[in-house]
Amino acid sequence: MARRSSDPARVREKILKLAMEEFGRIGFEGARVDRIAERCNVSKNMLYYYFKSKEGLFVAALERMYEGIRAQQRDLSVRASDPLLAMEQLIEHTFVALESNPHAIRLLNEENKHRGKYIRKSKRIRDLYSPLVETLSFILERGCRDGIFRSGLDPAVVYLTLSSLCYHYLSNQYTLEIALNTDLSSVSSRKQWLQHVTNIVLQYCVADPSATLDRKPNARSLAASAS
Amino acid sequence: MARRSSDPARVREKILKLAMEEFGRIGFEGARVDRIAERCNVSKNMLYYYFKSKEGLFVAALERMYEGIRAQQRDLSVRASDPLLAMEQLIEHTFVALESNPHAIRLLNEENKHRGKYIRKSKRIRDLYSPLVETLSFILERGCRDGIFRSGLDPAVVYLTLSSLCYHYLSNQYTLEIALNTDLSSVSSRKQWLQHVTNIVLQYCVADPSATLDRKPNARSLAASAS
Amino acid sequence: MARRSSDPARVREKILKLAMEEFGRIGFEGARVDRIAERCNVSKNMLYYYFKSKEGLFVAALERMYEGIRAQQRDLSVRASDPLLAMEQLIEHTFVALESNPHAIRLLNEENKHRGKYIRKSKRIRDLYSPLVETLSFILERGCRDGIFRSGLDPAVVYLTLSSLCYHYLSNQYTLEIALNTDLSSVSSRKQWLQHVTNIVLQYCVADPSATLDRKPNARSLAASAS
Amino acid sequence: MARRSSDPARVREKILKLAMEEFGRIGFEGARVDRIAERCNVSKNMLYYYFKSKEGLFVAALERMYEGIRAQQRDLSVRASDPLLAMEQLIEHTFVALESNPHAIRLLNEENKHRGKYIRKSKRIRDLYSPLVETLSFILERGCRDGIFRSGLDPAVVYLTLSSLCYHYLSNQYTLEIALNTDLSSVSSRKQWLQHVTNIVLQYCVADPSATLDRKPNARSLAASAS
DNA sequence: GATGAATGAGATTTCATTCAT
DNA sequence: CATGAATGAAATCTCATTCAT
Repeated sequence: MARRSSDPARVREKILKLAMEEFGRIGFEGARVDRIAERCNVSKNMLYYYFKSKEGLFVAALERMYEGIRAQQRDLSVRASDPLLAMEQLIEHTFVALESNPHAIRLLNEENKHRGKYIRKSKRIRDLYSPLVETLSFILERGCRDGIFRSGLDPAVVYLTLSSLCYHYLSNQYTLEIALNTDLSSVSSRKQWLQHVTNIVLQYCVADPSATLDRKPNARSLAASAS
Repeated sequence: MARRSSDPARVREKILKLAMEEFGRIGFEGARVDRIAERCNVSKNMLYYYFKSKEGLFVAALERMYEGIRAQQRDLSVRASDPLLAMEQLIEHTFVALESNPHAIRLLNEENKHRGKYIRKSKRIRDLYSPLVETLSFILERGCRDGIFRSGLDPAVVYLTLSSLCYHYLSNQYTLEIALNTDLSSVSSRKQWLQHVTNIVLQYCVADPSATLDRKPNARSLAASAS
Repeated sequence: MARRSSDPARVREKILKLAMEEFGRIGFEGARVDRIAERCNVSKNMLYYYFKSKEGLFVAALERMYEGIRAQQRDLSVRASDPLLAMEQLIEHTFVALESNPHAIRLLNEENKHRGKYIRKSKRIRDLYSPLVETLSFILERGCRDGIFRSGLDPAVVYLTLSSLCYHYLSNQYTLEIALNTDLSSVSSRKQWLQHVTNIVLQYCVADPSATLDRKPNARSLAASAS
Repeated sequence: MARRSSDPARVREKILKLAMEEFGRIGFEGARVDRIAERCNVSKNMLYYYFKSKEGLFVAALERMYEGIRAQQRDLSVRASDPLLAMEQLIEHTFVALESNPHAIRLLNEENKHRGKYIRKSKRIRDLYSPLVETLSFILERGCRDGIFRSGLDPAVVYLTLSSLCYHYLSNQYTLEIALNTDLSSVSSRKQWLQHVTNIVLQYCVADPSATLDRKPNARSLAASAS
């Protein structure tokens, strides 16, 4: 006589998916518990039963989002033998992960808007970050040992650099498009930007900068590609 | 008597200032018209008298914020004779402007969350952008003519690069601090980051990269400086 | 416990009853959702829970009023064998229905003020009208076949005539009383007016007008009767 | 240095005109002082200066409307020698006056909604009614003396009859159109209805009803004329 | 686990009216 | 006469949350 077979785990997952969508689209304050419930075809009480409160649901959605992003990066064979290739792959994966999870960016912005209030409560999220930095450290060390990367590179600085370049382009797309009067959403624009980011980061990392500069043709003009 | 103290223009300005603060702090949806009114010592309906609606107030606050940022950059003598110096100043001004206007970042994020919905309506805002790109083009051209910068640099790409690096560090401070387990708010961290950004951008622009690489000691470790 | 006393259907009905009263008394614009809620001993948001909006409540109240009026006319055995009697009964029922449902008149005026905006949306209301015209057609046809009524009578014209005479007396009571310096609310005035309406309509319908004219003594003077 | 030549009387008149329009269109409660002021290109304070309050403005608009209607009926040569003709003209003028002043009907309904609250305060309005009844009495008396009308006719009853038939058709146009599934706004429908009203009233008044019945062809079908 | 009904606090917005000049 | 600015009360509507079953 159960409403449907719907096992709890599946329901939880569906709720989280739509909560991510809602919180990402319109932020914590703008999100409506009713709307999430309605879209899940679940009664509002269920949300409260599973997640205690709107805040609880938000934190759960945040965690779920992090897990998704990390899962996407985990099966990344960045520990490949070639540090240059590994770095290229790391950058590409970062860009693609953000690009394909638009809610992630909004949720992260939301968290920063709240000055990290929720993220700080969740050990789970903190734990999800460490493998990322570890991976980057590993790559840098190996690259250094191989004489390809400079010595003394700070993984934090490298991560900040690549992360800024990947994230900002996507997160501030709309205001940037107006500022630069260009289209940042086209496939070719994004491809060129990713190439540019890769060049910039590798140029920064390599011992002898001139080595990478010519590896690939540089992204000269986004505008040109858009036409 | 008594009531008379304040002229309308001043009241308008006070409302805008606090609206920027409120919208920036908690977003459009989270912002409360009541709160803004109360903090201005103005009755709620005055906000509606001046700005028609919450949305109208938001757009006005956005415009005001842009004006503020641009005003800060306008009295910037970037058209100095030395392109390298001009570029350094442009980067520094961008970073400092964002750093000293924390509402600006949140308002811009807010706009991007709404997919540029409001900004697109305001010709005023669009107009405020153009001088920025013009200035950058001017610097790049002069640098190219002087043989210091590469030829063929796209101002859009250069702007995207420096903007990403300045903005993201500040906008995502809280999640980055947790990811990297470091403090990004200290004066020295920020100084080092600004130096790093400058290096990265100049390295990208100069004809012969090796020229700039040694200009100043590189930011080796944020963590180290924080300790 | 305690709270539990009332089932939803009963609450809905109570709200509708008081909404009819409020909308009828003071019109759509003048009606206050708060007042309706308060009189129902129901919290304001329940009205929105049940009826979505003030407009939704208005339409529901309109429908409820129509149902009431029609229900009152349905158990009317106007299909009696005698067309004259049937017509008299129809007129009397129309007058009495309007007289005993003062909200009905105001609600109908309200609808006409809004140029039929709401009524047009409600199929339910449209459907409630047809039996009325059908009944009238039936009476006229039978009367015609019996040689009592003229042939070629348009039910619409007959309905318009009797409806005007019944409705206007009640709907414009206050301005008419001042115009004519008389009292239209007394039982005897109303009785005489109903008699007058009956005479007028039957006189119009019968084949040979002289037949009805003497059936009952005519209403000579409202003023006289009021004294 | 005066804003414009605009003499006070003209301004007052303009305000009243638009106030009638607004109060008529949407009722006392729905009318907005701001809207009236705006449409007059007059500051709100002027309304208060001239009319003291919204209520004062409403009463003034009512009075103005009555004056307009009466003015239209005054230059009516109903005192013509032929009572039948006079009565026909009176009916026609009543119908046309209501038809060409749609605000009048709504304002009258508004007054009745308020149970004559405002009208009772205005001696001016009361005075405007008497000539109408006097005129009707005069016509009836002369018609009686001439042997054309019955004796003992109560002017109040006759007025109620013709007024109901003229007013209701116009005032309840929208609900009637839906009830009867017909169009009451066409010129031909209205012409036929006026003819019908005239027939009904004259038939009621004449000593020997058969005398009028054949005067003019009767309105058989509104629907037929609409097609 | 699950639901429809209910709630209380509060959000945005409106409006007649008045004040100071 | 005339105005822009201001006000306070109140109107419609929303929302996170809980209760009773």
